[in-house]
Amino acid sequence: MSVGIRHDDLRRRNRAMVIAAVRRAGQPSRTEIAATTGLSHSTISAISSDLIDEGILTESKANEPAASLKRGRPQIGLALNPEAAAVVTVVLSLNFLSVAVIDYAGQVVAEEQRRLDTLTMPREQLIGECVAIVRRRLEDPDLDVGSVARIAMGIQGITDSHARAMLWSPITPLTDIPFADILEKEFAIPAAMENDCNMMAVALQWRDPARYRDNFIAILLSHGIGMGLVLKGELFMGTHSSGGEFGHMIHRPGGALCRCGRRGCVEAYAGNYAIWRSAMGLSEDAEPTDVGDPEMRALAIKARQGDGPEREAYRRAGQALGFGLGSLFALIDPAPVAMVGVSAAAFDLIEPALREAIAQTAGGQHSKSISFDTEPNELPLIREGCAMRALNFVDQEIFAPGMQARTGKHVA
Amino acid sequence: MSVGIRHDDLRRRNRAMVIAAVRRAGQPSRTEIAATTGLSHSTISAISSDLIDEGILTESKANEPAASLKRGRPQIGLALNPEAAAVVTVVLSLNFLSVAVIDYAGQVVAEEQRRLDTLTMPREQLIGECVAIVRRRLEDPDLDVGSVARIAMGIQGITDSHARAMLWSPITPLTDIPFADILEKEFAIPAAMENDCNMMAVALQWRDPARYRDNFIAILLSHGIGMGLVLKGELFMGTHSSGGEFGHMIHRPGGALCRCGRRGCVEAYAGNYAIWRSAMGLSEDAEPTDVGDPEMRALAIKARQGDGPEREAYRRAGQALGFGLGSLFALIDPAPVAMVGVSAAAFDLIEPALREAIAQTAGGQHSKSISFDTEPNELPLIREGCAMRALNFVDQEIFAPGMQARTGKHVA
DNA sequence: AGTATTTTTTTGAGGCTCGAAAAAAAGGGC
DNA sequence: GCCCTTTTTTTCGAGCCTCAAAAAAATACT
Repeated sequence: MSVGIRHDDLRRRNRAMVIAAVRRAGQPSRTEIAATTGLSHSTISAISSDLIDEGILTESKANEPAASLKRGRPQIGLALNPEAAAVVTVVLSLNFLSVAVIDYAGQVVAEEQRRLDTLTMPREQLIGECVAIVRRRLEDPDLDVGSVARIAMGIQGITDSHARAMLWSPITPLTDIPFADILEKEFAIPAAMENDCNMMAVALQWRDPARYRDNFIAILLSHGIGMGLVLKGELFMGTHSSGGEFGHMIHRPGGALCRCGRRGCVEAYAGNYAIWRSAMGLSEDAEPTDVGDPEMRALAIKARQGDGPEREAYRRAGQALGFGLGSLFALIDPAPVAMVGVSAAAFDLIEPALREAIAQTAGGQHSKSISFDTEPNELPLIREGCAMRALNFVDQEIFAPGMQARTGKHVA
Repeated sequence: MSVGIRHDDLRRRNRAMVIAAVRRAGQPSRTEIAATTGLSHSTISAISSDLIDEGILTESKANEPAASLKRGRPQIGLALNPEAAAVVTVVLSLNFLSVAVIDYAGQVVAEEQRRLDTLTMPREQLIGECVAIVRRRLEDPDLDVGSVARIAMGIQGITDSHARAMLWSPITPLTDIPFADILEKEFAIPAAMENDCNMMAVALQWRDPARYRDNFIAILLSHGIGMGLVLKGELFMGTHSSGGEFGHMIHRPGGALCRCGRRGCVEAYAGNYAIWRSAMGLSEDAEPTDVGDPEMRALAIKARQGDGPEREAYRRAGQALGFGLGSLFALIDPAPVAMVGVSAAAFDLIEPALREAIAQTAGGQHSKSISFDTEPNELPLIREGCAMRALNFVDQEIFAPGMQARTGKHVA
């Protein structure tokens, strides 16, 4: 039910807004913050004074030296205090686990990576590895453990809409692992379980806000096909699960066998295994197999060398993606698309058929104006997204909490 | 850019919230409002006192007599003052134009309907008819014209996302008619141009909030296939146009000819003309034709009588709708669906194939839990939706405006 | 050095919401 | 019939928050 706005919520929200403005802008002056938030100078002054007293922000005299040529009292840049808090990101992907500790200003202060056989690992061991790698980072004597305010874990696969559990993942036969609860209980630090493609979208929004602002799509072209969707500037998630199962939209009813067991999904034509299967001349009913990134890169090279089954496989992948995107664009209006993952490096092979297919769909009216970016490496994006997610949580929930007995307001 | 919350916004929003609570609950007491909004009694008392002074609300002593058995001071019901404002709804559909005047409490106080040949009518005449029918209602001596605060026009077809213009419609070859601007200029009353399926969704939310609250889908099965989508309790609209062109998702790449000129759209299998074409044994390439509601009803009767091309046509329609819904449910999670329009009356013929198709898609995991409602008559729904839309506009934009010099606060 | 310019802080006023207490309006019990 | 209890509504004072304007601060220009 919609609920009224309490008086104290106001300060809370405006605090969060100031923090967000500083995080976005880097080192804005109070005046800049006032301009972007629309609040008055006095309000900004009061709030930032509080935040500095609480150690959340710091004044950094060193504003851009170029600006010092201006007349008048020089602006004082406000920056996030790196020591105000820290967050931990955990990214679990196929046979690979990586952790990073990130300070409040967003700098990586420590990391650790580890190979493991996720496909065969039993439940307890997989959970154990994740907990252990976090524990090792937290036990680092250089780290002030008390300052770790959030753990964000990203995983390939479907998570629940409350960001608590992994429901299903291609990297393990295991299902329904409540990683967020497990980590929270283990370390007494608030945790979240995020979907990989959603984190990619968050990272893109952070990396290039000019291009990826209000509406855009991040598509992971890897073993499976995943999607992160941002609408009106917000991550779009399903009501129960992490959302957009773009890879499992139906491309051809009753068509090729998909890893999910159904037939005709987009992924059954555009996933790594599908491209491989098609290039090798195997049946569309052939059981999906794991194909490594080096093999896929070799396949792309072969496809570029001349017309043949390899090039045809990429063409079919492009067609499936194009019709899928076309249907998506029929529902939401066209938006910028980022292609991420190993097959994004072969996007030159995919794009022609993809554009042709889009042009045949409702979204195709603007097919020429739709632009694609490619990024072959998904892992850094996922980690960055987790970091931003976690930091935003700290910004909003820890440093601008619902009810807080704020102390020492007028320190004078 | 996200903007701070101003202090005066607070009262504005809480006013809007009180009005909304009264509109939803009928005749709530101040205590009930305080409970549902979470605001304090004193705030509610102050706001409702203002609203009564301004003639927006009225006290209606006559609370449910059943409640008078309770001890204590009896609650005073608050109701919307029907005379506080009025709105006009205009619904333009195939060969049919209807207008209604509705008071602030939501009661219809006047209406007029008119047949006209929308398909052949030239631009100026179509606009002229719409303006003229509104003018006749506004000239009604029984009506206090000054109180008309909003005109909401609903039309079958695509509108722009700002609710200003009709971009395209199946009921006329004309395109890009800025009806909202035209009506606004003509009558100096704020106007909006709404999409029919979106209004159906708004009406469903109002009629049965228990079932249609946060996430649901309204699908119009008529000449074309349209969709209204509500996510998180809000109408989902595209960034440029009115949104969900569900009917033009691709069902079979390169398949049957659609009215939109492309091939394989859901509509090319499930629209009236598609069912008719299929039942008559015509080619999938046959030019779409207009089929009247009586013919469609006759077709459904024939299909129920025995297996044959008619039944097969409905089966195919169900299959197309099922795969479309399945793809939609892959993107958003499954939600209740309302089928509206003449073919909703033949839903018994459509449902088996539809459910079978859904079960083959990603959304199919929950296919048994997905429930369908049917409503054969779309026009009342569209009008109701327009009325609610217009009234909500008055609630929020007129009676809780951004900046207002409120007068006579403490009348004592 | 003095003036101009721009940023930041301070101050006072006005509004809003909240909690507590008072007032109002019934029904119930004796 | 009168007083007490219960519940709703209003009133009142306090505490915050924001805003606008003025004051203070810091630097460039002349």
